[in-house]
Amino acid sequence: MARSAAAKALPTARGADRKRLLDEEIADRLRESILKGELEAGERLTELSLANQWQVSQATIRAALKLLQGEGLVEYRKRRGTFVTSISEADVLEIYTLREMLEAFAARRAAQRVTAHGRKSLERIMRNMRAAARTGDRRRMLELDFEFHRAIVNMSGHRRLLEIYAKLESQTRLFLTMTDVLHHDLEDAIAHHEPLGNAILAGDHQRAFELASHHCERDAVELVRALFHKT
Amino acid sequence: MARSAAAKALPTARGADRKRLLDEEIADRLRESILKGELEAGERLTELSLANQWQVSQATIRAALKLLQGEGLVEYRKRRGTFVTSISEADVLEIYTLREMLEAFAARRAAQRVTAHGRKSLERIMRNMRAAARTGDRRRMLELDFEFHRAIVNMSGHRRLLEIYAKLESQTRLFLTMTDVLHHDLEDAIAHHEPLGNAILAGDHQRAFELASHHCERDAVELVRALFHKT
DNA sequence: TTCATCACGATTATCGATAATATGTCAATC
DNA sequence: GATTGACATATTATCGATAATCGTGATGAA
Repeated sequence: MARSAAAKALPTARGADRKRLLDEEIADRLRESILKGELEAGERLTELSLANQWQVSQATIRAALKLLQGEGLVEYRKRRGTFVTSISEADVLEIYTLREMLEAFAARRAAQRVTAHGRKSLERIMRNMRAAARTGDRRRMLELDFEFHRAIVNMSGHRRLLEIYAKLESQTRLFLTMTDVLHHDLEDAIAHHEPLGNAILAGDHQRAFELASHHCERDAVELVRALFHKT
Repeated sequence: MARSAAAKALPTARGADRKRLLDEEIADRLRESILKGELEAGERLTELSLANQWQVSQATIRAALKLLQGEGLVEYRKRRGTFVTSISEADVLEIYTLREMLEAFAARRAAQRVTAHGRKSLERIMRNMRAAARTGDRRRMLELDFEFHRAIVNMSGHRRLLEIYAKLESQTRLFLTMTDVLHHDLEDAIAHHEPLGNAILAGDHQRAFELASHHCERDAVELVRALFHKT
């Protein structure tokens, strides 16, 4: 019991010893529940019952919900409460058109400012992708897919862009983690990521821009079909 | 008997009877103070003192600050408090590169889906701009400038885009409302907005895209020079 | 039956108080 | 003189309770 050793009898330190804020802790658990699908889309989240459930005050729950609201995982209607965001086909299109634009922009900038650190992370991710393809680990591939794109946005060195992108990523997870529609062919996934990564590492910003643009568009089409037009 | 008439003596309804939430009310006042410059950039906002100042509870202040945080007008450091956002040259560049991209995207989409309603608002704004130019009202021109671009983003019919753009707009106000750097030449302002508006109304999405892109870039250069390199 | 109205129950909005923590001060030490 | 550490202080984090409000179903009139 680490920090715990001395703090054994801290009045308010419940359960495990935390360093983080309580509302972040709660937000994490809620986020997990939502992304796992334990909380269904559209489900209502009642502040007081969550407060009882986790033995924290309503204010803390409120703060946690605000956090998730900022990530676009829940929606808030005043005096009505908070609901798990449900994503429509129009939403998917919105998210992907935005991602397409942002990622293309990010890829161009990234190609223009490759750092040693950026190069290393991108290379690592691509290496891991190939490994995941070999072992046929689709869930891992999906995670690496997210990492890959986030790394590119990171390399763009644009803080606000990264913020916006992070929000889009969590919303993407909202409908991607549960379904299994992407990456049926893992080799195919590699084939669609490596060229982009290489273009960036080579500093070819024009090509990076185009590849990123097309990459996203392709995913979007595939996704919408899989999610909504499964006949 | 409506609730307003009978509710004359509502215990907690302070001042006038409100329909809006208290934290929104407070957020409005705070926003105004910040944008007017009454609260300086970097200034610390103490929850309890604001609570006393406006006779509301700390929780309400907290909620209001969260709102402003979402707009990017204040920054939050945990256990440290909330501070009025201060904008650096790098921030201005970030904001404008983002705006350039988003507005170009929005302009293209707007041109592709002009509605009667959209057409009317855009035309009204352009008419008002000409009027402002005639009367030499620079403050009004600035406001119309904001309206113009917001209208375009609105016409794009992309909810998430509008959200992101709104946030960028408030941050733009953070450094634009106080200074007076833009629109020295009002005729010039007209000359730089009308072609874009007309391209959109004509449905020329290619041209709208290019004009929006250049428009923003031009503003950015002018602004950065005026704000940071004024020698 | 159909519609409007009115209590009631559930839930959010707001409050005031207490606990926890960061920051600055000042003395003691090297 | 610089550094460290304990303490006081200011401020956020969290709590539990109360007030306001919304949705709903019951009730009664047309």
